[in-house]
Amino acid sequence: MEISTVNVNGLRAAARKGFLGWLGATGADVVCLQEVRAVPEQLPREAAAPPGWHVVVVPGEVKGRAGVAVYSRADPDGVRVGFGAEEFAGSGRYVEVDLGAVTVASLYLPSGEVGTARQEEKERFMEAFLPYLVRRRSEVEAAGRDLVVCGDWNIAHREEDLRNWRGNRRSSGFLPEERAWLSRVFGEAGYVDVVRALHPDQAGPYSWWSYRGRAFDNDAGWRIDYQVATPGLAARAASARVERAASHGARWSDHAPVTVSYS
Amino acid sequence: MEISTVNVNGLRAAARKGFLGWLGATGADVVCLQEVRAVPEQLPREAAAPPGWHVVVVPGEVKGRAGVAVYSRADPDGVRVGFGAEEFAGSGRYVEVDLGAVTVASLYLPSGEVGTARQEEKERFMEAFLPYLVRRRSEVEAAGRDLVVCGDWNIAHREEDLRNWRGNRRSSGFLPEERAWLSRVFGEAGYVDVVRALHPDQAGPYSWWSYRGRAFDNDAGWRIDYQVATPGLAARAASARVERAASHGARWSDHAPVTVSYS
DNA sequence: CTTATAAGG
DNA sequence: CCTTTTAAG
Repeated sequence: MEISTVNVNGLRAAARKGFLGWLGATGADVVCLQEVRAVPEQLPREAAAPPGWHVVVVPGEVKGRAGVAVYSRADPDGVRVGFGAEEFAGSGRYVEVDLGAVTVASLYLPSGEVGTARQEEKERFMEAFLPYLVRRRSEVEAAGRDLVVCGDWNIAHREEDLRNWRGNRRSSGFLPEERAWLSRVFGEAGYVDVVRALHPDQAGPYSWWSYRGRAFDNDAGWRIDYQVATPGLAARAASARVERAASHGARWSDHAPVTVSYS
Repeated sequence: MEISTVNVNGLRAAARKGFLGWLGATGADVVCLQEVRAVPEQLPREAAAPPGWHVVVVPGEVKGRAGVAVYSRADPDGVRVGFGAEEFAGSGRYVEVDLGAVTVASLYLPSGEVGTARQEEKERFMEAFLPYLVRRRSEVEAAGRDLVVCGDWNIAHREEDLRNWRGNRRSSGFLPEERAWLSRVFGEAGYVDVVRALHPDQAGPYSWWSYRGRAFDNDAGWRIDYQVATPGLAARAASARVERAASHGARWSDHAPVTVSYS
């Protein structure tokens, strides 16, 4: 089973610019999207109901913001929206889809800005989400199942995860408390950073490059999109890649798809 | 002397899309613009100070709205902003530039919408502008000079001036009272519709096509951009054309330049 | 720099 | 259907 995750930065714009071509060509069985930024009715038919795919779209309540989705070739056995936190119930930031013995989640963790209310919102999300992850792992493992939380976590974990880590030590997305929080996800919560586990020593592979300046051409990126799996599924990860080439020429998002093959 | 007038529908967007190429290639001596929708500081240098041109930009007070400009190869002898009406003093809708014995004005008459305050504003503008035109013709002719008011008048005069005149008899831009007002400009005020005078029998030539549907491809346009001249200058008009081809391929505005050669 | 938005056209 | 704006990212 192959799973891809990509923040499309507006599915309507991405669909116009090349996402649909990528979707048509991908060999993935499941595709998680973040920042759909549309309700299903606003999407072109080829994005809302592409032939051969089952589509779950969870828009945010605020028009044109957030929104997650899961495209799967198989018909989901179950779908759950949100993770129980009242504040984020309608925010379009989390959905779980059951596909056989694996639950695939699409997560769009809030992006923050130091010194602003948006950073506080990001922290509240993190605070509520970690205990959920802990509880959820117990549940899925007790049921003999696996969980992979795919998405834009908006945090680079280690120095290898962003090109300019020195210059970003006070930037939201690489703050010590954010990195420590991710360490708890990969530590006490018991999840595995699948791409890093397969590529322990490499810089990146980055999954996001700012549209400003020449960040993409210089590969001055951040690895903030993850597949975060329970250990049983993580052990089945055979290969992983960031589809940076999907962004070459006709770049259709500031993120690139993060794709993992599970045996 | 050749004069062009064109509503650029946002000079920043037009500059990105091909206006600068057109400006570099034109043989015109004077170019009047409407809907600049920017203050000079927001313009790229090639638009704010193109080599070989003197530029007068009159932005509107409301950010991103209206704004007229006159580009001339000769250095203007004088510049006057507005036409004396208090209400429209800072609206970025009228400027006169003296160039030798000819005064060239760039006009952006408000666009209206039937049944709304915007239609009332358009009517107030028309009511104040006609007496100004009458007085101004006396002044310039007494001084042995000429005046041509170039711009987007937002009114089609006669049935020949828009493709779908039957369907637009209740639309702002072709209302009986608007058409009658233009008849007064060309009648009692003593001005000449230069393009119509040179092409008395032809449909159009249209100068504006909606971006909606296939209006441009079907030439379903309106002739709402005029060169309205005092009779002395009008008599010197040798040829006129709408540069519809300037919009082919890389269309950089929903209007096309209206260009007249004066001997 | 790009995506949304809203109002204007 | 395009421009602008403002907010968000």
